[in-house]
Amino acid sequence: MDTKYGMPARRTRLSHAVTEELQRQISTGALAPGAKLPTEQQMVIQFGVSRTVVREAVSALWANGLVEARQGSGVFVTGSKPHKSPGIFSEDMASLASALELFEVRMPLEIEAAGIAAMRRSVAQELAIQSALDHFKTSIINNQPPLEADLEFHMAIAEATNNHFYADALIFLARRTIARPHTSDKDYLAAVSAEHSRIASAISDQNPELAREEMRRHLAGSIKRYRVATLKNL
Amino acid sequence: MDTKYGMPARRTRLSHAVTEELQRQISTGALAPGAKLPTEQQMVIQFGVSRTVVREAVSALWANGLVEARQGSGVFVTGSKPHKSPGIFSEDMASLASALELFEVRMPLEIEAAGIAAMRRSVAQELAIQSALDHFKTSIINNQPPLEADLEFHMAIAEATNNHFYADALIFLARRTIARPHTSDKDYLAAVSAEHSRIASAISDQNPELAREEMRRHLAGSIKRYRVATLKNL
DNA sequence: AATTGAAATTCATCATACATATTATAAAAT
DNA sequence: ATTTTATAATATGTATGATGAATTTCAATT
Repeated sequence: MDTKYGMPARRTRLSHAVTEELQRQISTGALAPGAKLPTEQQMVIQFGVSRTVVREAVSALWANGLVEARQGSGVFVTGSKPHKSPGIFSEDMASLASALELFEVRMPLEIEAAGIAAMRRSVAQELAIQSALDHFKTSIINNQPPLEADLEFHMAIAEATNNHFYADALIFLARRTIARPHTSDKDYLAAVSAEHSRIASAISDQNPELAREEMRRHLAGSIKRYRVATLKNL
Repeated sequence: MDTKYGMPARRTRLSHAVTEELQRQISTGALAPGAKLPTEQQMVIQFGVSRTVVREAVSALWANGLVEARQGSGVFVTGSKPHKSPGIFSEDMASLASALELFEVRMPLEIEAAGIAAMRRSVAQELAIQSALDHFKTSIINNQPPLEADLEFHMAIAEATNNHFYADALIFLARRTIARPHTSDKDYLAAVSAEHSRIASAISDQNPELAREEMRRHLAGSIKRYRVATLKNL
């Protein structure tokens, strides 16, 4: 008989228990972003398990982008910026079709996020969005790939919803994106920058409807630009 | 000097490389859902690394819900159903506020998914939705918690979009949900079931606007019911 | 043909050792 | 005294062997 795939997995793994406990501490803020986890040895004692179990638990946290290990130094809780924690899912999406599918999912999410951000954003969050805007422009001037700045802008909006699930979902989706075809076309980048500015203005003005509309236009434009840029590279 | 949090992580970890290779094979379908991964020993030979590395890589895959290990049997690629693969993120959301935030994110996502499903669903997917509907009703009759059947329904719609990112995002968000307050209130469950039916009908009729509207109403109702049920339990 | 039960397989965990990167400390040089 | 350099201590990364627990395989028995 061939191997069947069914029946649930058995009892709890120790590593799962450790993973969940650490995840709990991170989500409750007991382990804030930037904080250093206990050393493996300390966790071995603290949880009463072997180092193998601790390391597998940390590996699970890493896969979800929650921590980042630095040899010789320690394991640290990552901030909200996903830039430096690729986790898994970095090499998906070989095809244009997948990229467009991703945009399709991002669209309703980010449109709604823009609307909510326009209603709830604090002054500090407004400034964070503005800062991301500036970074984007600086990247263009310095001829640097503006991908990080672009992500920073969208993340800043997600965080301005004051609902961390928006940012979480966006990070999750962003992880699945591989490097988009980079263009240094000034017109292209200027158009993106202008769209960003309009979104930011609508959020600053606390105009949810306009923020939604501008975000919708921006993402629709991104899709179109992405198609063109990708097809050019063939 | 105190411990600083900066500077990117160094060279590649072996476990990361193995994780990415396995992830690639899964995403390309070389390892299809239900398929059994090579045994640890085989992977040790295949990748030329230690068991430690292999196990940490598998742990990372598990954390993202991609695989499920069964002691004595093997490690299997999970299907699209997240039911039996909790991964990490199972004990979040202690508060009502978090639950409502989660609904807020699910709403735009699922409304759009319903609309797209109404446009793209295949006959098989239409039947899968209908099947989930039946499971929900059966659960009610048998006095079983209909949580799984509820998730099955929403997942069936996400899959009917023919855009796997919808299902992925939904699974990701569902992972963060802890057991909602279970009610065996027949009226409550009948109301949910009726709403499900109307959504399913709109999708069957290929009426995107109606599907969106019914999904919006359903989720809004769920939020209201969730509030009431939670407050009752205090 | 069905059941039982031992053996082989496979993941789960533990313990130990060594490698490598970082940080802390002390020595040395200026 | 301050800076530099070398050394030691610390922490993660990897490898290996051993044992436990759950599952599967398969032959023996009924």
